[in-house]
Amino acid sequence: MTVSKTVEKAGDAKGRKEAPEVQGEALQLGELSEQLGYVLKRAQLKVFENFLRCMASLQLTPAQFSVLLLVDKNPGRNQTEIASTLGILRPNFVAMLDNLESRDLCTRIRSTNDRRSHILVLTDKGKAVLTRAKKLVATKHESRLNDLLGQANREALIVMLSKIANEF
Amino acid sequence: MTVSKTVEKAGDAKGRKEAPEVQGEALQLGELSEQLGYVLKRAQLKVFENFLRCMASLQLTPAQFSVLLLVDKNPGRNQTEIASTLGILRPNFVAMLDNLESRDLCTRIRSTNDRRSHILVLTDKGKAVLTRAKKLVATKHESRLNDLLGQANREALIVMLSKIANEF
DNA sequence: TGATAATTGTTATGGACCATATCAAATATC
DNA sequence: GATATTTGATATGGTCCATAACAATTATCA
Repeated sequence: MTVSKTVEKAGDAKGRKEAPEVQGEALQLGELSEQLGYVLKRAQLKVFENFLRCMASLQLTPAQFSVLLLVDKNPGRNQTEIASTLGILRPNFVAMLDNLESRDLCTRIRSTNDRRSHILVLTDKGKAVLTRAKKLVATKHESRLNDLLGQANREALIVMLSKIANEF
Repeated sequence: MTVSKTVEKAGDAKGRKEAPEVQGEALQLGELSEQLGYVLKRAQLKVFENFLRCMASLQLTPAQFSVLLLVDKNPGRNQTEIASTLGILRPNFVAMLDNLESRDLCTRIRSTNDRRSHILVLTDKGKAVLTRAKKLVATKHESRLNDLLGQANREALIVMLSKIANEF
């Protein structure tokens, strides 16, 4: 395909700025492809997209998976503790838990120490689902990074991203 | 919907599951800290946050900056072309352009070849703002990655993220 | 040629996610 | 015991993202 710069008609000059017009060719990303934020965002979207595909059978979003992981690793914690370490605001965590509880994956238990708070615990079904989810993530999701980058690079990537997340 | 209001008293375990209750200590992230999606998302949020701080004087979001960069690098393209290469849906691109145009950074020019389309061009002010923005990004934003990771690692990171964005 | 299809920018709209203010109940503080 | 703080929850608004639909224009092709 050939670039055809169109000569604009001379008659329509209303003091309008004339722009060179291009067709068909692929756009030049230019410096965009080296902008950290740009490439980071696009990578994140791709990874989430793939995560959702891998988890289609369990119907778990990345955020829901992180809640199950964290509750399982930290039994006996309340909503604010779990939510805040995940960067989720308490009001927004309510609907999330309603969802998980309605699917019998997680339970709110009123604490006997502090009857304001709700202790979070995974149900048996929740634990089973989490186990299956971990396997899916390992075999279908994370393994794909190894294929793409190699083991060493994959680990280096995680380390660098963690550093950015914690120290930037 | 109201849940059983405070009917249970302390001490009566009526078939209620008792959860071990913990207080005060920091939560264990566990496998979460090695989940690609988790660390990727948190890093992205931090980077965007820092970007906005650096650009406060110019009032440019990452998305707006990317539009200016792309229009500058590809003069004579129309809205759909610019939007699609940025992953922005055309309907959502309209308000974005309205904003940039109202600030006199970008202009829509009706094409004489195809009178359906609007050719996008940066205004003089838009070019000036972009130049200043690039400088701010380089000196205040991207440089921080070098300080944190080192030049070589920074480049390796961008390469890996691009690979994920394009091939995952 | 003329009828039909496709494209462009746009509007309207709904969903998902995020942030703030506010509330009642329970607890902490003084 | 009066006041302040914490916890879960509701209401609400903003932003981003996705789809449907429309008028104007252009492409297709019978």
